[in-house]
Amino acid sequence: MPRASKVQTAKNHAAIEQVSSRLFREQGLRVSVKDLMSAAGLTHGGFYGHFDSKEELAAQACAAAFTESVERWRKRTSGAKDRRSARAALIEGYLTAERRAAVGTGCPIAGLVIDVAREPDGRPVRAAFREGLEDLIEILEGVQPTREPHDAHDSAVAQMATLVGAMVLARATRGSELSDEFLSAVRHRLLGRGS
Amino acid sequence: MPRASKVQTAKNHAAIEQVSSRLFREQGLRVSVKDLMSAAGLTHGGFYGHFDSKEELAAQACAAAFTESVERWRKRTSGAKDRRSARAALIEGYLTAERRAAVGTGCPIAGLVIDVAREPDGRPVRAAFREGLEDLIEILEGVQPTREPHDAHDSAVAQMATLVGAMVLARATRGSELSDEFLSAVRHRLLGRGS
DNA sequence: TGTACATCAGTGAACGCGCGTTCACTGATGTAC
DNA sequence: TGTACATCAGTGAACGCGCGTTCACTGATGTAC
Repeated sequence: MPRASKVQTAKNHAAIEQVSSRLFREQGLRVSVKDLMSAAGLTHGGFYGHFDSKEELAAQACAAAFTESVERWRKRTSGAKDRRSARAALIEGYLTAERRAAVGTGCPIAGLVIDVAREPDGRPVRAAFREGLEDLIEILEGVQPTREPHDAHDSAVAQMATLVGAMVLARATRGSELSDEFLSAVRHRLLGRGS
Repeated sequence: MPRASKVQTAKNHAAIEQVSSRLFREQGLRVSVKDLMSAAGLTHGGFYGHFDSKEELAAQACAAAFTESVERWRKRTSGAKDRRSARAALIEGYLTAERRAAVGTGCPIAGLVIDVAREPDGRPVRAAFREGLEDLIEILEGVQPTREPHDAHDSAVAQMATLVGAMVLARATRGSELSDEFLSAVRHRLLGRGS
């Protein structure tokens, strides 16, 4: 069925980006163009009508995943009555067995961090990742107990490392006792005291 | 030059395992058999004389990488005069720019955690990873300030998450200011207070 | 110690397969009248 | 509003290439005498 309508074409474009954002997180940046297009209900040949290259799509899908995450984080903090409970809401929302299982719709940092680390300098997906990461750190910074701003930034950076580390380790050890411990031990450490 | 001597064969076997341990950490488990064998100075066809499959090699190379790490961690703590300074030596030794750059000879957790997370259940590399990780956590547990044993274990698990998270994030953002912040902020958080 | 020969570590071509990307083609969409 | 036709989104075969694995072959190593 050749020549889709403009509306259908726009839907297809959005579908490619959406499934890519999911499949890249699940399987890494090496998912094949054929798999991405199949998941979007299309054949692989049409891909280059929508994107210049797989690399370009990777950057856009990564950015889209972060946009989702930023919205989810903002939603979680918006209902909280103060910074402390907003911070607790973020941490408790992040470190759950459900999020551990939801790789494709979960945190793009935990899904892609090593893939991005392995990408050569200058690849567009690296910039998209860093910008998204900075946005999430900024949200975390905004819910730190008030101290010096520099201190709040450092706390947010360290907490981000802890959250992401716990999630990737919980996933790598999935099925074992240790996996649950990464979630619970970190939750207790981060929430038990001030930092 | 066919039919290598027994001594040479043993050297070749060790070389394949050693370069694999490095290249898997650098490039992930998808490095090709040809690249591994080339790096060991051999041609790809001989691979199956040494290992049943690439998967089997992955498990053995992963285990070897953890053995290296365990030795390095033990060496770092052996010179310390008490638990507090042993713990500081581990953390300061881990969170450096040199270790961030040394992916192939660095921490196998930071190198492989997402690759392992993506492997299907039951793959031998998953067990090798979990066992190595447990060994490192045990070392970290042994240098916690004395409290209840359960508390020391939880602290070690949480610190492992923080260290690994900081390293993978520092690598993913390499070249930016944020990358250095992951190392320094986490170092300060972990060493500034008791936990 | 010297000779004859079986063993087998390593080679490189080949297997079927999948990769990212290109391109001639199709035919419904969108437009000009 | 109806007709004629140019446009172009999507298809699927094809490009050169690399993958994990197999296998017939080679010839130095190791062994039996």
